[in-house]
Amino acid sequence: MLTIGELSRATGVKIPTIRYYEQMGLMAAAERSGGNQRRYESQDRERLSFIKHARDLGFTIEAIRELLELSGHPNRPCVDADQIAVRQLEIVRDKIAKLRPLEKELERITAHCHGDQIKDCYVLQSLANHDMCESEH
Amino acid sequence: MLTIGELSRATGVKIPTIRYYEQMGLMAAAERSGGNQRRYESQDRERLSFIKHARDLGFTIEAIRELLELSGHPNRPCVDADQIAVRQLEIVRDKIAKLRPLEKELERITAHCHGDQIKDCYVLQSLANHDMCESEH
DNA sequence: ATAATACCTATAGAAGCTGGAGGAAAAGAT
DNA sequence: ATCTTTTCCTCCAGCTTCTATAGGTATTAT
Ligand SMILES: [Zn+2]
Ligand SMILES: [Zn+2]
Ligand SMILES: [Zn+2]
Ligand SMILES: [Zn+2]
Repeated sequence: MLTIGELSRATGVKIPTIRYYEQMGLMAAAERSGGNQRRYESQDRERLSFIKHARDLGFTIEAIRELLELSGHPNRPCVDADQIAVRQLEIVRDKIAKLRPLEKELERITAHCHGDQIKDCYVLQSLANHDMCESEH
Repeated sequence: MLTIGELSRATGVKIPTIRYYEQMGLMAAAERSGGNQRRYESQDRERLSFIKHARDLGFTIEAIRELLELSGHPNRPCVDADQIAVRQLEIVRDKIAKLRPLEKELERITAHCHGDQIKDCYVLQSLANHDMCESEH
């Protein structure tokens, strides 16, 4: 039996976050000690580790909820789980694809200013004028 | 004189967002018509375009507030503005650097599952086991 | 004059936590 | 057994940047 603090140290998930996951229904309501404190078992630790790992990979709470639901049906086909992962890969690729043009524009903007007076600042002029940009964004 | 709807169409910023920027102090409180409706002039449109462009490049409201403040002092050196842009470039690069390992892991995870039963699903096993990952994240 | 459109304020919700207040329980020291 | 410290409890507010109602008023077009 683990206290919430021990579970927190074991998984790297902060205590208020564990309570939040319980409130969101990702973690079942924990058993309680006589004095109303949460007590966990190793299955809880595994479930929370799964959640943390999925969160670290950027899955939303909703996606994780579905993945956990699917885990409970060992004999069903896994296409739904696979599809959620594919979708997450697309989301990550999409974020990168949106950040790269920003990186390019910011490189241009920061590289061109000679650090003179505000009224001649290339940074401020670029922000005022999207026409100076090389890409849409 | 522009109504808030016209300003919205001219800049691509939604009406509630314009009101929100006023509340946050990014836009000055607009003049009002006899019937208490906001009226804008072309300087307001330029300021809002600046804000939108900076937001599109990922600058935070706080950073934009500072950039706008600096714009008001044409004869001062622009190093502070330049520094804010450099910082933003770092933030964008940092985000990309954090997303790339996620992309790699998700590529591996999605490529390896044969779509059989849940109990053998490589996606779910990978999420349960960070040891299967090739990178930290 | 009437109808349609655009505007107003105030408030809540989204996503995923994080931190604080005020108080109770558990654990270690004496 | 008592004292002190640490850990835990619940409830609630705040972060960030909007976005979307709801209920009501102003402006414009016919
Ligand atoms: Zn400059
Ligand atoms: Zn641009
Ligand atoms: Zn699978
Ligand atoms: Zn991993």
